[in-house]
Amino acid sequence: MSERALPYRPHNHQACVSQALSEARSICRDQNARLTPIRERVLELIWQSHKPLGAYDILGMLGAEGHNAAPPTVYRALDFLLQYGLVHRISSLNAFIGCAHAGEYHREMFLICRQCGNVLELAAPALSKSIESSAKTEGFLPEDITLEIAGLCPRCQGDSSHD
Amino acid sequence: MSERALPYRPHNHQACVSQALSEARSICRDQNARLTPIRERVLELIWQSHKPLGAYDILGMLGAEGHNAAPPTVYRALDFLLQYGLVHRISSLNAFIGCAHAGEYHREMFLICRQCGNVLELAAPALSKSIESSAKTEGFLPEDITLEIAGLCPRCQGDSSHD
DNA sequence: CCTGCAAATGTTATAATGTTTCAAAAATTG
DNA sequence: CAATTTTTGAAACATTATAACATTTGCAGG
Repeated sequence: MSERALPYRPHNHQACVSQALSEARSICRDQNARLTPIRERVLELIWQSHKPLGAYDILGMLGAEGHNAAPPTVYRALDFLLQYGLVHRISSLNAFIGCAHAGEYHREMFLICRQCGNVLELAAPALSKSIESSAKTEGFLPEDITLEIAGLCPRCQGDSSHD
Repeated sequence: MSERALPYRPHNHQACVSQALSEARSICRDQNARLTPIRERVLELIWQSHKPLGAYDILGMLGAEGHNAAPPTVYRALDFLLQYGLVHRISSLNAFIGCAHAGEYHREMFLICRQCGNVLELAAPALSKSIESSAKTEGFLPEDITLEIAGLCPRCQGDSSHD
């Protein structure tokens, strides 16, 4: 995959969203999954925000653009996107974020800035391996690993006001 | 600290609860924190279950024993217990569990069996260190680390019915 | 084409989880 | 014991998520 901008660094965000959508379309095509207009729109909204978005945030945005949806519509779209690895759910925030590594096998690991709210998805296969092996040492068979690290991102350290 | 039984192994559960309560009392005494009757009762209920308990489960149990509490009562007790490290919150379950290492500095890491629901708190300082250093490699300052590993515990592997 | 099935969406209601606010009671301090 | 702080009670409300059932859409086989 091509290099990807960090959320807390300036970058061409529209291009970043487009790329994510185009990858998503390709992933769905390959798996005969239907990326319907609603699903695609939800994915786009999530990517546009680049910060975790709650289901009801999405619901509000859809409402604002005239699509008066009910909660199940959004949750169903999110379930679909989760199922195909296009978004992740961040339990500690009850929110959703675009997957930066869609299509690649990986464990979910997030760096969540408590100041600016940005989230970086960490790709660290070696770390995943140590986590798995720690579990196995206890005789435990790990299936779903979620690591959520809250703290301060580079930009927010020693600095007190970023959105 | 003395050795502690694994939740999925037979053990004298009442003794295990008593020990946890007695440790909790001692920790609170040392810090001039008031382990009031409600707080202690909530902690006891959580330990007795030995599986993660939702706030409304606790509320129901209190109700069943005649203490007709409202949600804030439970959430306040939980906040207190969290603050003093006597319980942990498991985000992926919206539930709470007794801390097996109260009083010791540690990161929170859980092995959650999807079959029997038991949760083991993993103490693996070396793993904590690697997680921290992975975050720091990205320039991120880690504060709160939560690792939740869902899968199958030893007892539930190759076996299909445990509570 | 069109018919019938499966997948997706719409709609209403409701469940589950968590918080705000203000008042009363209990404990602690001086 | 009076003043203050902490804790608890109680009611209402906010947020997050799901259940249940009706309707529509897309698509495969006749």
